[in-house]
Amino acid sequence: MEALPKIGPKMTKPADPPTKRSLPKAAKPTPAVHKADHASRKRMQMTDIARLAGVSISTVSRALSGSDLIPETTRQRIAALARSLNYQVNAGAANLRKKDIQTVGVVMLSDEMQTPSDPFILSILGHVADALDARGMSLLLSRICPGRSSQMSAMVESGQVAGLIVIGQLTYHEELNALYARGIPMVVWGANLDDCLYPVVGSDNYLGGLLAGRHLAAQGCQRIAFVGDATHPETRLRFEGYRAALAEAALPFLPELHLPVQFGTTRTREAMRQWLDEGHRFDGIFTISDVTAITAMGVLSERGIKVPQEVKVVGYDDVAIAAHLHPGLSTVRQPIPQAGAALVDMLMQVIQGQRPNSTLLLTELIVRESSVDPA
Amino acid sequence: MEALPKIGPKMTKPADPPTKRSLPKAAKPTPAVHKADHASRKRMQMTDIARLAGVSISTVSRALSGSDLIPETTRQRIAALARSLNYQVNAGAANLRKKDIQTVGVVMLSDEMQTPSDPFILSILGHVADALDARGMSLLLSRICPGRSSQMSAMVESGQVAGLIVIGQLTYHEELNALYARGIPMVVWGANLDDCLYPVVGSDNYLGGLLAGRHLAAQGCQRIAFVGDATHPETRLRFEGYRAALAEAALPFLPELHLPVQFGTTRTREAMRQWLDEGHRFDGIFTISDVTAITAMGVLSERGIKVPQEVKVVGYDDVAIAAHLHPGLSTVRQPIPQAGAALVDMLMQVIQGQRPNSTLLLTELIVRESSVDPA
DNA sequence: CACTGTAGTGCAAACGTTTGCATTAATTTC
DNA sequence: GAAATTAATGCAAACGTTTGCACTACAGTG
Repeated sequence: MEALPKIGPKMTKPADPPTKRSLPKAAKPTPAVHKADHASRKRMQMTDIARLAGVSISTVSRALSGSDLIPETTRQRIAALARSLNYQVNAGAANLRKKDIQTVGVVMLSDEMQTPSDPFILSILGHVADALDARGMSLLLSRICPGRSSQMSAMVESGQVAGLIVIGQLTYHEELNALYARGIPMVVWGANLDDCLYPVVGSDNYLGGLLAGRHLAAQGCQRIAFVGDATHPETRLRFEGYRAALAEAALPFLPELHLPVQFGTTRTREAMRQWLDEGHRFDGIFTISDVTAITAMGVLSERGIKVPQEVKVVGYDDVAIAAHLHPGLSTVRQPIPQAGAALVDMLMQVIQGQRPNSTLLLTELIVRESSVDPA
Repeated sequence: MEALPKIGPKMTKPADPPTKRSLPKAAKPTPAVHKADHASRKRMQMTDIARLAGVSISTVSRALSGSDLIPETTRQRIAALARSLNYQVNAGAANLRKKDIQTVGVVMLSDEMQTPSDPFILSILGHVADALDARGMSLLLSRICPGRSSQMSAMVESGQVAGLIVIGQLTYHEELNALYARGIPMVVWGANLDDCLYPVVGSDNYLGGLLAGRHLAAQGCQRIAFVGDATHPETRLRFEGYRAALAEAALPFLPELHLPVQFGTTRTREAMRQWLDEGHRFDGIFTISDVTAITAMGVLSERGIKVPQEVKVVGYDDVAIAAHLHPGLSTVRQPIPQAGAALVDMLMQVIQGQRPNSTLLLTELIVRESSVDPA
């Protein structure tokens, strides 16, 4: 434990480090330039730049926004000055005047109080962020709990965001329809229901279920279980695809092989264990998500049931780790980067008053070891 | 494939659904109230409410902000009116006038171009979102690539956010120090370096590494490998803890058992395979993260190496799935919910001009099956 | 009854930009 | 060399709020 190098493990610092004081909440500190006062420091504004550049504020505004009314040389000069002073035009004031809001709201709907932790959901978020970034737009993130759906419209109505990207349709369909009808520009990740007013992007859930089911049947599975709650629009379609595949293969649907466990790993695990205790016979599992599949495989392994030799498993999503497990998880891929891009593209259209068609993303089965007999 | 129920898998809609038209980008549509036009609809504003309520705009403003200058009855009346018209005060205009910004920026730093996909990082984000939510604040999310760190200060200087929560210190230490010195209010998730000006919250990485190493040694491991790049501040401390543990147990540090693989599952996997091909002998592995551990366990399993019988594994983070694998992954827990809360709390302090001490979160070893011999 | 409070209310000046229009200076054109 | 054009610039009015201050009316006080 000796030999601690430059970096030390103890963090709580002696009350007052070399850097100057900062009284609990005292009066304005003297404007010492480099002394990091983080409270109300008077911010630079356009007037200051104008004065320093010896021009009017209009000229500064135009120069910084790249208007060609301003000759290149002055434009450069002003830009340089602004940069050297770390000046940034006040975003609020700017879009109070010109009316285009460069921010969109991303809303993560959730069933339960707990924050969503499914890596799939979170990686959609990441790609939405990138797609927005590429357009120079910002992302206002908001988690919304059941019942508080008015928070969604509030974001738009208060002029904070130009529109909404909603992730996780779940049981909110009616509310979303109502919001869209009220003129809230939005796009939803989910399934395209029949009476959907709002545009949707999602994978072809029915096809996904179908592909998974067909594949398991083709591998010789006779008793294929379905693990996961099938009441939400997306998962319901997956379930229906699965049943269609059973029908195609002339396999009966066995209700006792449908394990309608909610999202959430802990419950999945308990439910799986209990279900196994009940002694059902099965030789294939199609799960609602990769996380569920991983949990399921964990329980199987716990019980000494071999994947894929005794039971073949197919998940849904193709999250990053799916490929790196052993056995590698076969799964239905939802193309996440495209999802992000499509959501953003379509929202822009909606904001411009168009009415884009819903998008069905390429949905393909990725076959890995978890679902095929070893050679 | 027949028997499609209410919900149909085909999504692309006939060009013009029952809902009224919406020309590509035509002139202002007539203000048909319920017809969902998502382009420039004239937004309700305070003047309107004032007129409808027969009072002045000042009164409306005060009523809606709950000033006690306005008697309860009128306040109620105005609030009801506003609600029934879906009116929300324009956030931009409001905080142009009063100066408190109710938004904080969350910056996810990344080494590579690709979006961060580590579930641990993303779940910190989730909990930060919750903590902000609890204070009624909004979260502006931004991914920042190497070299574009001026985007960070821009968020503050343009008045979009009151401060920054930076996730992923990585190699940005100097830049972060510079920003903080320049007066940008911020808090960082990471390790507390010696010359850290900015406040940090993070786990006790040194202790974490120490606990993991001690544990493996106590399980009888003689040759304990360290998998993961140890050049970033956090991981470096973990590495040092691990080495300290080796020293304590009088085990030699074997450089060939240090596998400095970068974050990113694909590379981890390849590196692990190649490393195994080199035929090193080892009986324990401590990895830099759970994702790395999972990948490593996948490769071990691929090669028929049994965990924990032949090799014991300890990860870092305690992500949600860690508990649900089989064998369950032993790991050093970083308490994510507390992390979110601490980051937010401390940022508020910084914004108010205080200088909070860095926070070291409770860091504990969670022992599961991957690191102990079965009974 | 005049006088001071006080409870409601409204006027108008911020807040920091953008931008239509007017102005000036410099250049071209006949 | 004057008129007409063009290139730069600046003035001032928005944008939708909040809030200090002034105002009214009405109650309480001596």
